[in-house]
Amino acid sequence: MAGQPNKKADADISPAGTDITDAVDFEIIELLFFAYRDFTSDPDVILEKRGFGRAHHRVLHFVDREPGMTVADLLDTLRITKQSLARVLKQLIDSGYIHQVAGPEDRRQRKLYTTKEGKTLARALAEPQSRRIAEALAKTGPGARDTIKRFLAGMKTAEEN
Amino acid sequence: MAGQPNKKADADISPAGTDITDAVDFEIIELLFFAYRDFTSDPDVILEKRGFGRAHHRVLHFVDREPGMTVADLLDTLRITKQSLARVLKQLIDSGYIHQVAGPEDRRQRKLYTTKEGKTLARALAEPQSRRIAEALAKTGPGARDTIKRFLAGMKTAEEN
DNA sequence: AAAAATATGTCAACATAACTGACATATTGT
DNA sequence: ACAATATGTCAGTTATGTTGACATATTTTT
Repeated sequence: MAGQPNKKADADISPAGTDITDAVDFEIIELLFFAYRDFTSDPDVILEKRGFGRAHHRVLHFVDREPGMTVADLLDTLRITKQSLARVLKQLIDSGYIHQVAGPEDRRQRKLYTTKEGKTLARALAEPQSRRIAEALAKTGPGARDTIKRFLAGMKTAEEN
Repeated sequence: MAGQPNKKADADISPAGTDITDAVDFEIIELLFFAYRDFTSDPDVILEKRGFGRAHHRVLHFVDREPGMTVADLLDTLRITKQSLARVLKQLIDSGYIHQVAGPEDRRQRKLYTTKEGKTLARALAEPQSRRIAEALAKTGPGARDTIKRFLAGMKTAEEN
């Protein structure tokens, strides 16, 4: 567990011109794993009470964040298949957390909105995650938020469009 | 420093003493989702060729990083059940990527090590992830790495021990 | 108007990776 | 001897993803 610039050092020391661009960043890879593991486990207690899983959480979150988004939008955001989405979306609709409205211009579309209950649940799920983030940012120091935002945005694969 | 106190501002503006500690950080929550979604998809191509999944990747990664760790250590790290681990671990052992050695002091233990092939695979899987991190850090600016490290460490639930 | 394309929904079968519960074996500690 | 521990394994279940095929309504193109 002792902090170490060992990996970089190893690469520099490597005999002759063996490997120069070596130095794999295992440290951040691992920190990301732990951070995300614990971050996603926060809402599990609340979800379980309602018989939902993380898939439901993700759908509810994005519909809540972008009211009126279509099924196609959601598929593109979550990167799952229509059939995978259908199951959890149907459950959320049947449970009264999300409702659909036919698109005003294109009536083939189903625009998605959270109901009042949906908004409440989305908020409740986000709360412990938000608290965790706030605490981590506070411990990191002032100005951290902007750096984190830029880093995380940079980790996302750029969209082609 | 000059981030955006928008959400905080909204909360401050809220009528009467409605919500003060409100301000849920949807923005970072979402950025984390996209960052992790794309980060974990990097090694998928390599894994698929060998008939492995992300579960195998995680096991291989940690055994490679901490040679000699026991099954119990691994269970604690991954936060999955013994039966879940057994399946993927067995496959990695049978495929010759990981080997076991009875503990020298406590012979009930199975100390885990990556084989030569295991090390090679672990490195190959980490490489695209490491590259993504390096690019994101470069875009974020100098000094970002330390801030990111501290933030991610702060996101992890503290261990009791 | 007819044909093609698009957005969504749905059926069926299957894969992966998690879960619970129970029990077996070898080894260590009391 | 007995209890506790570390690991392995059997059997069944659940959550969430997959592919492929096809139906329906609607919009766009020809």
